[in-house]
Amino acid sequence: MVALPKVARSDCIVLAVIGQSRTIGSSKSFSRARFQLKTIRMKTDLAAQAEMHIPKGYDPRLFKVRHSAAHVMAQAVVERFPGARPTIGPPIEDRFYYDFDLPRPPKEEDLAWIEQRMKEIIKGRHAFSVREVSPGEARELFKDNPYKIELISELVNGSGNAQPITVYQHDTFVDLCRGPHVPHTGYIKANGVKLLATAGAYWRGDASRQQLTRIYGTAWKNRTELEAYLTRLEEARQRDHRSLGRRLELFTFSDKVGPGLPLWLPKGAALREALVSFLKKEQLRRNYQPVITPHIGRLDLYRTSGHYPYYKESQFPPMEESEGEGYLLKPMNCPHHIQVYTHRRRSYRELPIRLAEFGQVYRYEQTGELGGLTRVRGFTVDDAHIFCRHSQVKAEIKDTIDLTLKVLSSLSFEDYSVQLSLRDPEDTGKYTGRAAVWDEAESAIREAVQETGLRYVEALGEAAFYGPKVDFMVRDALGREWQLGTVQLDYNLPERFDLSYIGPDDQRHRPAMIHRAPFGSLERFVGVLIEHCGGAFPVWIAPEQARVLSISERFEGYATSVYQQLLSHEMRVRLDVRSEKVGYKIREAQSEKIPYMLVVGAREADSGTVRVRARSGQDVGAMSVPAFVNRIKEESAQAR
RNA sequence: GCUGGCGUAGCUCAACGGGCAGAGCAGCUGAUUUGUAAUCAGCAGGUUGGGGGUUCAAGUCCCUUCGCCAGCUCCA
Repeated sequence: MVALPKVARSDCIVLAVIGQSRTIGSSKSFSRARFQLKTIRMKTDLAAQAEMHIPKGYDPRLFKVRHSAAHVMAQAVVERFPGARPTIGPPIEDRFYYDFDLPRPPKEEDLAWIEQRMKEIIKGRHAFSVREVSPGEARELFKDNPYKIELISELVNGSGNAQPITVYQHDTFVDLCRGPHVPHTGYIKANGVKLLATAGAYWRGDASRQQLTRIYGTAWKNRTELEAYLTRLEEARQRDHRSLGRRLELFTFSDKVGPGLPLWLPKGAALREALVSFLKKEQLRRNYQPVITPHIGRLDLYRTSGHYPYYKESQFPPMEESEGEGYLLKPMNCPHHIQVYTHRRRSYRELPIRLAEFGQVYRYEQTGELGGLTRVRGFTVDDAHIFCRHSQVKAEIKDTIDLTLKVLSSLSFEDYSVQLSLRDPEDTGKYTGRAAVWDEAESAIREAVQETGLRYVEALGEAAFYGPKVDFMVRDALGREWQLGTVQLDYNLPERFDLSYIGPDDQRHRPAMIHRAPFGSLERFVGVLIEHCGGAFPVWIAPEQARVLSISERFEGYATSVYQQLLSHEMRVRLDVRSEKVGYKIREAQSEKIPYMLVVGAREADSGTVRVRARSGQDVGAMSVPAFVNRIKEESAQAR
């Protein structure tokens, strides 16, 4: 396992900032500040920590170059905006940024000017010099910049021992900074630098504080590498599930229905169905019991569970019948499943009880959060709740992790990370239940994960309000990391709902509860899956598995009979007997990423075969229809 | 929710500084009867996201609203 070392600031550097939107650790002190990106810190001995999740293509030299480029950008920004106050500006994966308090938002021409000015500064080959300064001198240097003053104060008072304060200077620009930097600005290459975007960012990642202007840029060894990077970005955009989803007619959104409420088109629905039936079979084998529950429930139910008070702001407003009484669109399935559990007395003999449902839930996500299928307001959780004895917890968790891994491997997700999400030790108010119960839950789930042998990181402050969890994270086309599968251990909801079972001692006992969802949200999973395979789905989930293409209208009869045979084998297949050339039909099928094209003409009609062309362009040859059906069945079985 | 940007035909995108809204693909009709990534011709397609304003004149400028995008914050 990889723990995040808690090290003193003096012997650590910001190594890597990966993805965005999630934070490891919860402390708001400078050494573990909640910058906007996930920050992993480590000792300067890189080799010793080689197992750390280091972004692909990480290059310590470029890291320094980007850090220095951020300083150069800051100089240019200050020249352009005399009132500007620089705050922090670290390198991140592939890029760098710097946050400023600016007198006005920058326009495009400002950015062009800044970029141009950066190139001049770079060509000036100004040396980076470092020196240690006293707190008093530091305060004097940055007396006009309250942000730097705040940082200095924390360096002085931070975590007991005073830290040395260093400032770096190149040309006219002096910055509070721990380094390291390149020897002089010439090490940054003028033709490898480009400004990318601006964005708002809160000071110290705190929404209650000043909002700053962030400028993103990137820096590479030369123009070729810069252009390669920009090409990569462009290719990623091509793979974006939002454009593929539209082009392949998988899903759509309608203003008339509402933002974040996806409409699944027939092909997208077929894809989902394939995923769902796959998981249903797996769950049957593992003795899960499907249940079906309604989309709404009384407000009181969610008061008891805690979801209503905890997440009031991010729920659709309740349907109130009278003051405080009424119904809520369910934001979670667990309270309903708990009612299934409690519909009668439970004996220890029937535990574990595993209740599964593909339950649709609704959450009023903030407008700025919505995007494609990865963050929506109405979605389907492949939810199950396992009610078991405490002694069964570990085995159950291991089984749910096993199932989650099965799901990921069946869809060839190999590049995922595992996160054990624990309480925030400094903000216990966010959680329900007693500390002792949490301690037990956290150590139980940690032991279970450790026994699976998975590599994982622990993330403080990422637990659910009712318990710790194991999250499986996968990156999207743009490198953003998303939580898909999740396994959550919960000792608190059984408490809140006063759940019990009768033990062998004829006494009432409290069961433990495990919430788990291997896909997580079907919507998000499909979104990430589309990007993962670029829309070229494996045949067992492909919305259209094969298309029958006739050479000319003369073979419409034969083509139709082939098509009907395939239909009778429950294949997802379509027929194209238009009066077009085969080349045209193939091109169309190819761009729709259909796994197999079955060409039929005179030869095939005579011999009762189909000519099989794979999506790869490969000519698979002629075969009978039953042979083709077998081939697909075998390929599908093998894939999962 | 916040900061910034963007909304033109089903899709991708044009329309100099305010001066008659256009193209390709898709669609429809017809011709063609095709052997592994685009056959030809014709037709149709729009209240330039909605509302308001400035102007002789608004896709273009201003206000407002809805939506989308990037980032921040949040994420049961």
